[in-house]
Amino acid sequence: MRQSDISKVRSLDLFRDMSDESFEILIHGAFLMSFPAGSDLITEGENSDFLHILIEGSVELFAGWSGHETVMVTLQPVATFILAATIRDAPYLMSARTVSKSSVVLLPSSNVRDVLKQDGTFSNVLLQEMAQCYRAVIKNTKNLKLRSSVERLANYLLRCHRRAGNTPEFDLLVEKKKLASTMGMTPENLSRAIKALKAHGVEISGSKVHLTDVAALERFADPTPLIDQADY
Amino acid sequence: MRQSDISKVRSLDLFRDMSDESFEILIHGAFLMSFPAGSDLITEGENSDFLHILIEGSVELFAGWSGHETVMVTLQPVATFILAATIRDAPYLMSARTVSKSSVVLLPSSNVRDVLKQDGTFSNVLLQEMAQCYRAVIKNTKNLKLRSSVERLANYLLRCHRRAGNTPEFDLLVEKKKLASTMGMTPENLSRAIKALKAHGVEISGSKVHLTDVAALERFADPTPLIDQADY
DNA sequence: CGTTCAATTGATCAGCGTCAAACTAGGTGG
DNA sequence: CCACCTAGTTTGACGCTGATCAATTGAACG
Repeated sequence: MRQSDISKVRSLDLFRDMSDESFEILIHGAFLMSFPAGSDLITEGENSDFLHILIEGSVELFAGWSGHETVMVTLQPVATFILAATIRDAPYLMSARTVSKSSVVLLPSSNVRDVLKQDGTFSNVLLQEMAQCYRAVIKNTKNLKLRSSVERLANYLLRCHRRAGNTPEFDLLVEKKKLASTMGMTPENLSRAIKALKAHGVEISGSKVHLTDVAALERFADPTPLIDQADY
Repeated sequence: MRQSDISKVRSLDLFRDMSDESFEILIHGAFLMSFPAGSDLITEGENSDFLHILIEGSVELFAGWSGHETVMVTLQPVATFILAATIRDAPYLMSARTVSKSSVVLLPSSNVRDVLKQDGTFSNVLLQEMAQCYRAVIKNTKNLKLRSSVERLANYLLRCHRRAGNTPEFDLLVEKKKLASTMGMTPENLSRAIKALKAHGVEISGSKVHLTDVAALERFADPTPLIDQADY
């Protein structure tokens, strides 16, 4: 790894506060790799040799069973993935592939576990990260179990809206096929859900979203921070 | 808290390996409480004042939205709950109530956070715990998104079967209404799913389960450790 | 300009939820 | 100890949500 890349990693939230000594151990034998869109990074069931950190691009985590698969989440930089597998030295529960051209840092899992043994600060940083991931998955489960597909879409759009700075117009950053899978529906159904939301001030053509009546959409979607707010 | 109770807590996996000093901090101001069945312990959205540890009985975590609720998981001793909320000092994402008469230890959340700051070993223990919880939720999401309700039931029964020591006869330890909610279906649908599994060697009357053809059930259920194995 | 794949649309169907009613079991009080 | 009451469970009929299949349109890219 080049020195400039190492510095970049060093400055990430996860590693900023750790000692130089710990960081040395961590970074030894690490890679920075670039992948084109659609590259398989890991496959569920494999052993976790490396902790992955997405620096640039985007990566989707997905899982399969009995012939079909579902997108679990799509990550944007900066994000770790397979942290839990690394911590527990257990097989991956999800597969990962790049959605767009991406840069990923690979830290040997054993390095992570070595540093954990001797650096309580690092343990706490990862503990915070892990707890946040846990809460994200819980929110996702609530979303899946408590809402219909149209309601899920409505709330998803509101989240995008908010993340885009409350502008009424913004872009979908995932393709609809993937979006459908993420939200637990088929592409066809997503199309129909979009139509259904016209009645609540939603216009979508291509990846362009235009919310003509945010208040109406909110009335319909009934968002709650206990499901829809990322940092809560 | 009585000394005998304190010793009991001390001997739990989570606390066994920590220093006396750290444990002192942790246990100060802690409670051991008993609750009858059906007691509300916490409500989603509230702030996490106490880390809960289920010592005896059973507790269900559930969540609601827009008038309906769903059971997220049912805990058996010994289990922590609301660990993530405690760690992040954030509001509960789930509510909790006792399903049967239960004993629960309540550790002030601030104690937990204090000890984390100074005891790296404890951080690592909680990190392991947290990572395991995370993986459990991921498995649950895969179960929900990738399987039909009958398939979920089939795999659930196989898990019970295995946990009961591979005997062909065992008891359901949750009532069917709750079980249905946990698996993301209605009680009516669960009844029909049970019927559907007769063709695969499943007989259920009341809470008594009899698997007459485990091999057939496994052929149908197609279980995988990446969803169905607890410690994986 | 054609190829390819995503997105949409329509028709159909299966899974699952809803509603209502009958049945059962467990617990309570007489 | 029994009768009753309440709540869980089951069954049937029905309807809605969402999946599937097939065909078309649309858009991106070489």
